[in-house]
Amino acid sequence: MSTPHSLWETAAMPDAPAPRSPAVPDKPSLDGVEDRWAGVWAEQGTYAFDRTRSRAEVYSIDTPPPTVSGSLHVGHVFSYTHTDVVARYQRMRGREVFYPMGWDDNGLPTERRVQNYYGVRCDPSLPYDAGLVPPHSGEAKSVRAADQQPVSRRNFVGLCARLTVEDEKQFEALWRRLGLSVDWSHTYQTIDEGSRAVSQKAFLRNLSRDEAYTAEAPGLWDVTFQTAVAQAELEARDYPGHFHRIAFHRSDGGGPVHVETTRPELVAACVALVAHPDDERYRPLFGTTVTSPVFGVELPVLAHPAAEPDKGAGIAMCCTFGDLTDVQWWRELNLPLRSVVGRDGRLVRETPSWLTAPAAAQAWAELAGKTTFSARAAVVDALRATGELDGEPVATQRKANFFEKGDKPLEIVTSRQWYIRNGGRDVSTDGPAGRDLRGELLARGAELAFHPGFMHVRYENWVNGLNGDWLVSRQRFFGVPIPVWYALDDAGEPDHDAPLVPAEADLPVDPSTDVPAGYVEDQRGRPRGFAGETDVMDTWATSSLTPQIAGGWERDDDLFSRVFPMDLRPQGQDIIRTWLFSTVVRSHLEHGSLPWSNAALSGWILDPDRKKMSKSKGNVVTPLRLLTDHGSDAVRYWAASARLGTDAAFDETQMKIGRRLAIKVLNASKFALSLGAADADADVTEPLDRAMLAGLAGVVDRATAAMDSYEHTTALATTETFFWTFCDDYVELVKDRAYGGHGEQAAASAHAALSRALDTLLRLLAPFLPFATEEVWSWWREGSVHRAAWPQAAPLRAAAGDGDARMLGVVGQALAGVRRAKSQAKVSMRTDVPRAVVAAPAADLDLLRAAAADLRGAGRVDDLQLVAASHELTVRDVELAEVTPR
RNA sequence: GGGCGAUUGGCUCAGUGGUAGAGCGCCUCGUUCACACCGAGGAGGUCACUGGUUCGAACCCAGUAUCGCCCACCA
Repeated sequence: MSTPHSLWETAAMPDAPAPRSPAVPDKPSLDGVEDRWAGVWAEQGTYAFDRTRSRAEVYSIDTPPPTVSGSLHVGHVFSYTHTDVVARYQRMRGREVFYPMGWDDNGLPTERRVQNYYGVRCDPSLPYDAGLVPPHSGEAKSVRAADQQPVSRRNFVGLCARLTVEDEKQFEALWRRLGLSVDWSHTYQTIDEGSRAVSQKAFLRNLSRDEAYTAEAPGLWDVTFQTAVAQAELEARDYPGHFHRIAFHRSDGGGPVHVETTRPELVAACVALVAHPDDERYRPLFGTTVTSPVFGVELPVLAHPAAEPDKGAGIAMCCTFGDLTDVQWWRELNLPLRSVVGRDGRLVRETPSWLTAPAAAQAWAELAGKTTFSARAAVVDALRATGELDGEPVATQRKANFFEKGDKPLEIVTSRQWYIRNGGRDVSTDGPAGRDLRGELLARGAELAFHPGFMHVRYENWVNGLNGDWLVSRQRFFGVPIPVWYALDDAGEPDHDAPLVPAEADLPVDPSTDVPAGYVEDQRGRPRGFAGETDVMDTWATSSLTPQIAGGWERDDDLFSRVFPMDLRPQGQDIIRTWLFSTVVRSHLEHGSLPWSNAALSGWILDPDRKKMSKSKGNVVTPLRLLTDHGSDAVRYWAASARLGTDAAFDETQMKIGRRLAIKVLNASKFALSLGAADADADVTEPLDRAMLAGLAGVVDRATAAMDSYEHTTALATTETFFWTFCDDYVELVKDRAYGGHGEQAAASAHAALSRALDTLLRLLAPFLPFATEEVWSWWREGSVHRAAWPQAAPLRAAAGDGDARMLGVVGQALAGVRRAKSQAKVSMRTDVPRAVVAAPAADLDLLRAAAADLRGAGRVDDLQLVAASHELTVRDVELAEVTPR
């Protein structure tokens, strides 16, 4: 028997020093770790926010509130994991992490769900009914509007709370299982009383500073939801249409003027023809008039530079309103307003006053009350009948603006709306004299650290492309009411210029049921009385205040001063133009600062076929199923493997790798502890041990730098790579020695090194694999690894002394060479090697010599010969012992 | 039309000036001795293309192509 083999035998000797904590299980397992540790963390308040800490000690996170009326999908798990990794890292760095959770139950998705679930609809004109029993209760696909029972807004909000509380429980359970280190005592709902108060208070502050105002103007309108829509909610979609070439008639008796239009139903709304001032074809017509086909209305032909000669016929109908260019012409050319499309998307029933010719009135009778779609066909028939349609309509694919949640193209209608200034209007006309709000907001964007940095460009693109102030009023019933009333004059007309506002102490209010100061309910709607504003605010008008809502603005000044401005806003890249931007606007206006210093943008989850993960697929692959199948650490590993801002493939094999890593952490830790890691405070004296710790110190440096730059993938990859080397090479190399085969002091050195390495690796991995690391931590350490300090390189370097970090790699290479020889000879790795030769450059030879005993032990090499070579390290002449037949 | 990002082995991705990397998959072998939810070893790539800068380019510059996304585009 060779010496190495007898060394091996030594390891198994009963009196070998193998101190094992009784807490280490014989067969470590991930089964049940999620429930067990989530329970312990909740019980011990591991993630409770200590609100006595100063702002400088706090790291605060403006968590995105998920929409509770939907279901959580894989994308949520992905991006929320990114945030949690940051939270856990900052906590270990010693920051007190403020990590609240909100639920978004304000807005259309919840409104629809409450309607269908309870069979009700919100009617703010109704009084509150304390004893309301909804018609039914349970999931329903949809309940016809006629079958919905109208209820007061307060009742509706109450039902919303009742419904969403169940969703919130499920969401919370999922988040706990995923291991989010949220402080669950800090939660909010975007429609709850506190949020409504914050939302209204911020609005009133805007109003008092002339940052919010009301105005009557043409704007985009959704005919399905019958509400105005903001620029940020637009979506351009392909929409099939036809070019119609139609004839206008010159008043001077000249030939027809042909115009191409995709919206012939708006001929009656036409107020002028417009061509480019330099367009030779139409220059002679400028200043003359034409009459419209079918309706015979006399219209001017005008010049405007926004007309594009190469579009259509080069001369356009300006209608009030077909598109935003029409609005521009209407404004700049001082044209009359001739609206024909009502708020319901149908042509008005009354014959418009400008259609004076009897034939025109007759033609209108065919159109009155029709949808724009049907009216189009009717107008085309009329044009065909009068011979004013030139040729047949030609199919075209055009782009039309849609409300992102709507399915009909938006119309432009004139209405009174509320706006908050966001720099979207011309500087010269924008608010308080001379204020360059757009410039200020661009400066805020430059001040904000975007992760990844290129996301900043999207912010700039958006701000530079704004074409109007932020429209915040919505003609909906569910939402946070705009908190104003209007005094009515003798004729019962409201005074919109001097709205009546509530006292801040009375917030939240509902103007449809509450009464302004100095009035009584009897005066509602009466001359010299008052009228409550019926509009509600855009959901973003509330969501843009999540830092204030979560941080206790004006409710808990002490808390607010410790968390605001916050450190981090994590969110999706798709809502930079909405959530991120609007939050910056509100904070800039109210606080004169950014709402947070960092914005972390997560990417999309893509199907294997590289398409954005669809809702339907998201429902098939439920987060819970993933957590059940693979374990939370494994799913987190997959999520954490994707960089911020980068789309990631939905890839369950990546989760399997994560699971393997988590299991390896358990097994390797158990083994390291059995080798003596648990009871070691000796000096690290052996060269290989010192080398390993020197390498680990470098890992700590790199991982820390990466985490500080919000590059968690680099930190994970660096740690993971080292961890596998630690397991596969280092632990194998020191096994014999740790068991005592090379003497007591050599063993003690191994124990100390194993102890420090394990301790450090668990900390480095804790943000990514919170369950496996906590499990191991509990075997031999006090408290939670998640409240332990992030490792530092300096103590490791001190322990490593003169250790050369390259040594582990070089020795590992030699060990791999011996393994390769065994593998190629198709023999067991435990085959004894009477003799082997390692040829290496002089520098490597020194390293090999210092660790020769460890290498011989791990390779089971008896006679290890080290010879000089000029090039890379090679292992040759490996003699293999006879394999003893079993 | 403007902009941003991507393009590296079959797959998923690292790698930002100095001899092409990892994991998965694949192939071979091993394993009652921490780990079969395992281990060891191996094969596999002219780094999308074209030009330029440089002693040297996956990396820097210019351009092209393809893919994804954002914005604009309703006559």
